[in-house]
Amino acid sequence: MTKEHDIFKSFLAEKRLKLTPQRRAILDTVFETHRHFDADELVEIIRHKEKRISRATVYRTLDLLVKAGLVTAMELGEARKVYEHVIGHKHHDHLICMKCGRAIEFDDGFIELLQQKVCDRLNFEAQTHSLRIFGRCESCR
Amino acid sequence: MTKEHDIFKSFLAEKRLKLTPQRRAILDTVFETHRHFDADELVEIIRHKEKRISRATVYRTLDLLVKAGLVTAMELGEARKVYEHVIGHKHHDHLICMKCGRAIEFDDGFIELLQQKVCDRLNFEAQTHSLRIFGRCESCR
DNA sequence: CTGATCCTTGCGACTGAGTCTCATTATATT
DNA sequence: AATATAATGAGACTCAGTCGCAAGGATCAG
Repeated sequence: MTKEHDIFKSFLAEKRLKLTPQRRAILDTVFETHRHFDADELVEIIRHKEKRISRATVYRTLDLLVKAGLVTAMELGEARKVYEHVIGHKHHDHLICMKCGRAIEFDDGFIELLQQKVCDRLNFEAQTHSLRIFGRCESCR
Repeated sequence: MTKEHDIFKSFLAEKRLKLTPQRRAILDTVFETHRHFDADELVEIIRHKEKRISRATVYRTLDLLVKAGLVTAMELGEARKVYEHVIGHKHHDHLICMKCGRAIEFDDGFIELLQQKVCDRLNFEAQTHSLRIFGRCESCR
């Protein structure tokens, strides 16, 4: 049993929700996929594997996974929300190329620290943040 | 003639576009409004003032104003994009309260500087950025 | 075992922000 | 003033995401 299974199971138990085959399939697929994906891509992946699944269930379960802290949701500039799993992927922010659409991950502890200082100064309790820098990537500039 | 009129006029002239009464009304209203607003709010404000205007024209003109650098568009967590005019409003980022929805503006030159350093390091040409910190504001925590 | 309760699913209808089409009208240019 | 080109409004359309609901499980009490 993987770590993410344990976490999801306790999360569900705590809320008196059930671990169904659909939810397990979604969890597994999310953790097998090591890149950004959107909800409908996830539907397609699961359908091509084996199982029938409805879009509604995928959307509902992604919400649960976000609430459980196993998945993060982002808007990378396109219309659709994209998701990625959290375990094994440290927090990061994005440089987004407005020409080719590429999203480059970066992580800067100092920026995070300064963000925390801003919050302290304004008596704001930070929970999450999203920092996106839009521009031109190396190959498009 | 205000500064924003001049800028918008030259922007339009350069692109061989025309300054119509509708565009003027939108520009004026945007610069009279000293808070965030969304496209449909803007439609309502203009309609309650005097003029007939269509949603399509407002959406189209807001895009132009953004391209002209007179207006910025943001997603503050809700479904709708919100806008604000730029002149007289320095760049800032937001703390967004997930309980009451309030958006608190802040500005930290040091964070901006570090962002620039990240971009330099990765050979990325930054054009704009969006930093949003989600959590609980002073009165909701 | 039986029934009551409650959660989940899939389907398709629905929502709502934003975009597009197109016939008509207005602006800028010569 | 004539011409060329752009803009407008109305409503149809798109598309991601949500919702309602009937049917299908689990789970628990007795």
